[in-house]
Amino acid sequence: MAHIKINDLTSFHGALNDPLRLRLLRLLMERELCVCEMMRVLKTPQYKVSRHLGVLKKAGLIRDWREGTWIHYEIAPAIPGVLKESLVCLRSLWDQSSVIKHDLRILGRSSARKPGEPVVNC
Amino acid sequence: MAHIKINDLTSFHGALNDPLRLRLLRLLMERELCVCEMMRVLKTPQYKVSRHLGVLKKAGLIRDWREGTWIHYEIAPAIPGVLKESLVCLRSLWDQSSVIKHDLRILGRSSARKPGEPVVNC
DNA sequence: TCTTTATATGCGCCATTTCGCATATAATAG
DNA sequence: CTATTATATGCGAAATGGCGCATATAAAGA
Repeated sequence: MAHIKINDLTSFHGALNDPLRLRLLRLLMERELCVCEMMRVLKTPQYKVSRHLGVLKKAGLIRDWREGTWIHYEIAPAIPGVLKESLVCLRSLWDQSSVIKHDLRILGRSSARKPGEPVVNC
Repeated sequence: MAHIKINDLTSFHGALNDPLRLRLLRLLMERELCVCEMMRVLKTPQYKVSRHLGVLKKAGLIRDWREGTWIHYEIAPAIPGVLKESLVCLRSLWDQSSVIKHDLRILGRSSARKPGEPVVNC
């Protein structure tokens, strides 16, 4: 069980301190997504999505990998247990927000590409 | 069950986005405290403690009342259930930090004045 | 190689936040 | 009324953070 530094806590709470980042993280708690999908769901310019994903990544909350020209993001599998539990708890809080609810509805309508399936649209 | 606006979420996470505020809030999760006690425990100038308590108060997380020249602070009793649960969850996370652990040890050594008891020191 | 698609980032600008000092306020004691 | 104790706050400077544009990078396709 590793120590957590007060700076890690600050960067954690800092990462959650922006509406767009909150929404991005919440989407990623549903499933792995590529940047262009998040752009579409949140109707947000590419440079914003990339920038804010960068902050979440730097805080260690998400990780990414490349597949062709796409970059996929997902919740970092290696985050400590206490942190994961906190996120699950916070999810219940966030889900009371109508903006978050709306985002999830839009995400639900957008089709998930299954692994190996050819890239269709973006 | 009231809706929570995305702005409330932002102000919540914003309130937690500062090391000193985190430490203050954590102390108040132990027990009601007056400003001068928090100054002593956290070894922090008065204006900083007051300012940051003001932010926590504005976010609706704590409330205060006067007793003589002292101002007491405590966790707001009226905060919504989901929020309270989130705080309890986050407490486990924060408590892994050695800074927080240290603060709590110092607080434990400082004597709590019981209600009605005369004010002794500060 | 040239183009297109997907994503990241350097940079300057503006808004927000924090700091530290000084001062204001409020209650109490003398 | 004056002094003291406890706390809050106005203000300017410094630091931080997000925005938007433009551009860089990287892979794939023609």
